[in-house]
Amino acid sequence: MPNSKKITVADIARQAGVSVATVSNAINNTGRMSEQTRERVQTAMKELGFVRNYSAAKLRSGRSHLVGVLVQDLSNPLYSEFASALEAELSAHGYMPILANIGEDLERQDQLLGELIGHGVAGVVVTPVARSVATQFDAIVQRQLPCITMMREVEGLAADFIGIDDFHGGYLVGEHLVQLGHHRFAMIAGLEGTTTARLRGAGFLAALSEAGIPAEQVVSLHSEPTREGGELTARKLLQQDLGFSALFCHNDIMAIGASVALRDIAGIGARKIALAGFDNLEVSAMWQPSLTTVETSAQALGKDVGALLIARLNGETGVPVRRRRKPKLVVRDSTFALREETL
Amino acid sequence: MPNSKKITVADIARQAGVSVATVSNAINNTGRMSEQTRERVQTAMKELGFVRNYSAAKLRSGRSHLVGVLVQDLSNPLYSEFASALEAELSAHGYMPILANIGEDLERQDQLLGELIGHGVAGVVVTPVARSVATQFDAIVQRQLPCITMMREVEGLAADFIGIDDFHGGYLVGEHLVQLGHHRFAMIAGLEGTTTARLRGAGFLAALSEAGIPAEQVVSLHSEPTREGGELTARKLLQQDLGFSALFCHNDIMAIGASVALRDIAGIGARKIALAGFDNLEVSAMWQPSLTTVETSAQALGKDVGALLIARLNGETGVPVRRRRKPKLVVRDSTFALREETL
DNA sequence: CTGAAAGCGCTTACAG
DNA sequence: CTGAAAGCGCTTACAG
Repeated sequence: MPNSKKITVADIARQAGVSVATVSNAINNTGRMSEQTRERVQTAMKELGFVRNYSAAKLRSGRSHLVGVLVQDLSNPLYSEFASALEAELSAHGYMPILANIGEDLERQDQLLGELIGHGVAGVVVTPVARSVATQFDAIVQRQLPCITMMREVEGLAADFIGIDDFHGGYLVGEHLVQLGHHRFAMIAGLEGTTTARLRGAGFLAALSEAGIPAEQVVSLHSEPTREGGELTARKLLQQDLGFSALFCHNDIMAIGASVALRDIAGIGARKIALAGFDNLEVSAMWQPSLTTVETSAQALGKDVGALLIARLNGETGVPVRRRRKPKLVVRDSTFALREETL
Repeated sequence: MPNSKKITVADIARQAGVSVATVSNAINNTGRMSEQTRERVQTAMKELGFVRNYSAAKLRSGRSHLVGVLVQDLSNPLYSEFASALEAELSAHGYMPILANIGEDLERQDQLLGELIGHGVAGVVVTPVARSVATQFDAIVQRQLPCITMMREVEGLAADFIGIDDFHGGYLVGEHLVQLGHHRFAMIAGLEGTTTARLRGAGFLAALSEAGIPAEQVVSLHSEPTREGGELTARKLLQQDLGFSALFCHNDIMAIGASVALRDIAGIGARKIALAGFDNLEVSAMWQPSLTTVETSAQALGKDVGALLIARLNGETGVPVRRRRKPKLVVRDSTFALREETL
């Protein structure tokens, strides 16, 4: 049983019969050192139950093994799957994430970024809140901390960005629904002021426009990107009897919410309105009816972001990355050809 | 625009015309200080863009604003909802979580606990991995770090525990199914060696036993507590044509997996087998058929655990808490009375 | 409140 | 490799 007194590098040095410099080198794999010496140090650390003090190391060296991860809302499966994959990637390289939900609060984002700097994180991953501006990241940029923005792009910000080709994804949905014969559409868009909402909506409308359906003919409402938001907004749309036969939702949890509204209000006729989402959550494949959607792959995003961050932490410089993965349409039961009698 | 040089308390002291001791006191709200002085310091911090260095503070004071949170798997909604609620609670009191997935790896748990100590966390929240033993927490206990175990209990560990009355939950499900007239049962239990799996199973069997159905007559298989595990194990059970009319799954994601297997194999007869889960995830209410389950309330657990941890961090000592929230049964469409023709 | 100084536990030159 | 020492940026006594 290790002694409960605090064990320092000096104790290890004494026990192993080496200098503290050597102990430090052994811990950090720096400098050359005989295998034998390294082992003596390792043994001493085990025997005494040494736990390295990252705070002290950080203070002196400036290097940190912590990374800040700010997501919009961890209870959205998209973000928890993302965070999970990212954590695995970081963990494999000796980093741990400090994680927090930003919500949709600009001030909280400022405050959290400050806290992360205070904790001395080596880098930052963030899903920027709607209406973020580049200056909010000044403190990060000045300190030259690796910073990866995810999903939502911040204009003018000199940071890496990894996301989805939202426009293309929206376009695929529009194209698909048009091909199925639909010509009256509704859209539940995401939060105003986010690039994701703007681009998905624009892509969707572009596809319709190519088919001769002008944007003005598409009923469109913004909504919180939550299940409740989707359900509530779908109810509003349905109550107005607007005669649309196809509904595009900004993401899957909103679509799932909308689907509940469709069931309730349209009853057995729920299948009369074609429904598509965005993200392809795990649950979307199993939903009844299984949901047509666009593959975002939070897992793949997490791996991508993790790999890029690790590269940056290893000193890989270069111009900021701006990468939008091309998404694929996943066609399932929730979309179907228009039959005239459904109108 | 703040200067990019690093700003220290000494700089603030100079700017505000006070001593560094006063700056420190202002930051930490310690000692008495005129409101005027406090404001002068605050102003100076704003002007110079001061960001406090938690590493230095931790090194000197031993106090930390980080908390370690180890969950089994963040991509399980139970844990992401828990983590989300816990984060909100911690954040409101100036703490941030370092978060990691343990998975089901005993060694990784050891390693992660060590890392957290190294990072100087003020306390720890952990969902212990199956087969955890108390000695694995020695390093935590010796350092007298507040430690809250969640969901799964570790025998002989002098740490707080907050979970569910798993036995009672399992019992409620058994009782409910018996009342519906079922007499042939199957169970997909959770991971072997966890208290949750053992207690939920025992409670379920106890209820059946009271109705005169001995445990030997209940087909029971263990499974990974994942959606895939649930689906796979349900397939195994269904292929054997064991004639059960009711299936109890260790948790909702397993039940959802099982539900998919029921749809596939039993086809339109999926409703012939009553299905119950445990946790009441958000998705369970919306599932088709909506899932009968036991209310775990990850959110409430997160709030509970957060509040207890904050209390401990504020120095509230006393014997370890051992709290099991009494869960409620949520009856929905997936369970129904046995009709003899379904056999 | 001030002011000067010690010290938390590391890492990092630096001379040998 | 060793050994002795400085210093990262705080907090904390301590004398005034």
